[in-house]
Amino acid sequence: MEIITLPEERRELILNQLKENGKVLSIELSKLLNVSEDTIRRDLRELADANLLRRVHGGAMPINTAMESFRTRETLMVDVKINLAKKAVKLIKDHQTIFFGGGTTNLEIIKRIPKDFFLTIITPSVVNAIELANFPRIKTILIGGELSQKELTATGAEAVAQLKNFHTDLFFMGVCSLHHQHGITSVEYDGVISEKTMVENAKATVVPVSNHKLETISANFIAPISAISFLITEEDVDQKLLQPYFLQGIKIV
Amino acid sequence: MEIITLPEERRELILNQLKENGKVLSIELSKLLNVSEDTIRRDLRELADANLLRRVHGGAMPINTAMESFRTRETLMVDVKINLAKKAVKLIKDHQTIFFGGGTTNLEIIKRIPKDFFLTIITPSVVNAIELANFPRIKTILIGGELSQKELTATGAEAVAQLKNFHTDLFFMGVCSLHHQHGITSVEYDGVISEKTMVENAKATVVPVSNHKLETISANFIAPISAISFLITEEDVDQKLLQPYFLQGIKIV
DNA sequence: CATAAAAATGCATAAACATGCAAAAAACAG
DNA sequence: CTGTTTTTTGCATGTTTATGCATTTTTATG
Repeated sequence: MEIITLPEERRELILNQLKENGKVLSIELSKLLNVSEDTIRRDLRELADANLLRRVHGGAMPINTAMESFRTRETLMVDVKINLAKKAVKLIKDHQTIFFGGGTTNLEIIKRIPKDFFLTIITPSVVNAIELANFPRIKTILIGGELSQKELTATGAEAVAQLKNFHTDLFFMGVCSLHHQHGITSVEYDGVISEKTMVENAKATVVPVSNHKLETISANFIAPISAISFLITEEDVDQKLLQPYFLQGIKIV
Repeated sequence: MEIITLPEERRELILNQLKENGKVLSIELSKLLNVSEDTIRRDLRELADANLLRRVHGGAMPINTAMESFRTRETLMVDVKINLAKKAVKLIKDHQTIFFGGGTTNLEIIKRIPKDFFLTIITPSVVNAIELANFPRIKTILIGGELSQKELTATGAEAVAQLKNFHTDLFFMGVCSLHHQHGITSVEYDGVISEKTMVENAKATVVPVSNHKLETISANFIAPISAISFLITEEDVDQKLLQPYFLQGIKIV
């Protein structure tokens, strides 16, 4: 652990931990930051007074802002998504240009981008955009269009037209179903054409997928399995299910 | 260590250190620059007064990032803004098409739109967009472009090009300075051209303005006073100041 | 209700800070 | 160049802040 000298720095790190993990424990922070639990508790008290977190017995939890409520709309699976995000973020290299689709997993990935990376990120998701505003070294291109109220993402012909102007190194696809025969499919109709466009215009497509989305099919076709470059899965995934993907040359993380 | 002779030179070096390391410690700077900690502290105080860094116990840290600064602005003058918003929202009629610029006052207006109105709203502000997602009867068109980290708004040529596609009934302008001679001006350079475009393409422009912004001038010209259709002011505004606006046929609320 | 963990409170200590002052350095006027 | 003024700097002083420890109170949980 890097040595923290400034109290303020420590408090910021607590907020980062909170953002990344969705919760913090006093005792763990104490060990992580090499200070007593009393100090941590005092920090938490201050941060709570400043309305930056919510104190709970044992640690602290995030405040429910409009945005956070979007994120925790499905509090289910949040741990899984965080783990997928931690793996996915490692595929990002400095100075790349990247598409980010919508979805909560992508938001978790963005939160974990190293603060010192210079990147250009193109996204139709307003939630992603707000998060990206915290990265001074990232240039964000917001894609416009008709707003999907459910996904908080720009959609429609206008969005597609704008996306076509960009060619990127990576595309992080939002949530979707995967099937070794029927390919990548999505529940949402809005945005499918946008996702197609991003697949076409990115050198590599990354798909983070939780176990229960593997080998399922949804209504709207996006792309064949072969379009995937990297598949991010959970640790305990059934290896047999992954065989067909592996055979098509997809890198599995 | 290179020998520093000019105090100003030393301050610049402090800022460089801050940029490089993300923090500076008084005691380390003292050793590095061969001056007493008192001198360093005086430097830090000056730099903080000039809004170039944030003093913390033990040293200094960079100024807050985007969302935080937006949040702190959100809490500034909140009562005034809410009152302006309450008046402004009455100008909205059912089934209109409306431009909304950035700024916290516009966010307050949006929150107060009657839930049963059918509207089409075009905005380059991601914060507005998120709020608008709560209105099932409002169709939101998000304007894309390069994201201004400070304003959380799409800017640049792309944003302007998209705005030109729309002609609306109303335009709610974001925060700006007003002067009866020098017209509407803004501190931010980003977004000025967007605002010009919206003024041109809206049948009516609404400007909510707090007392302390009346009869002030900022760097970037947006439009002459005559472009305003409705001026929303506080209750206790000096009526004499409003004379020139009134004489130009602007409706004052 | 009993027990253990977590939190609050009071206190002591050391570091960081503000303030006033005087010496040194720099800028300036004649 | 000389004397004056202003700025900069370091030091001594008292004050505030940060932190850990001991003690008491509260909370969680079986």
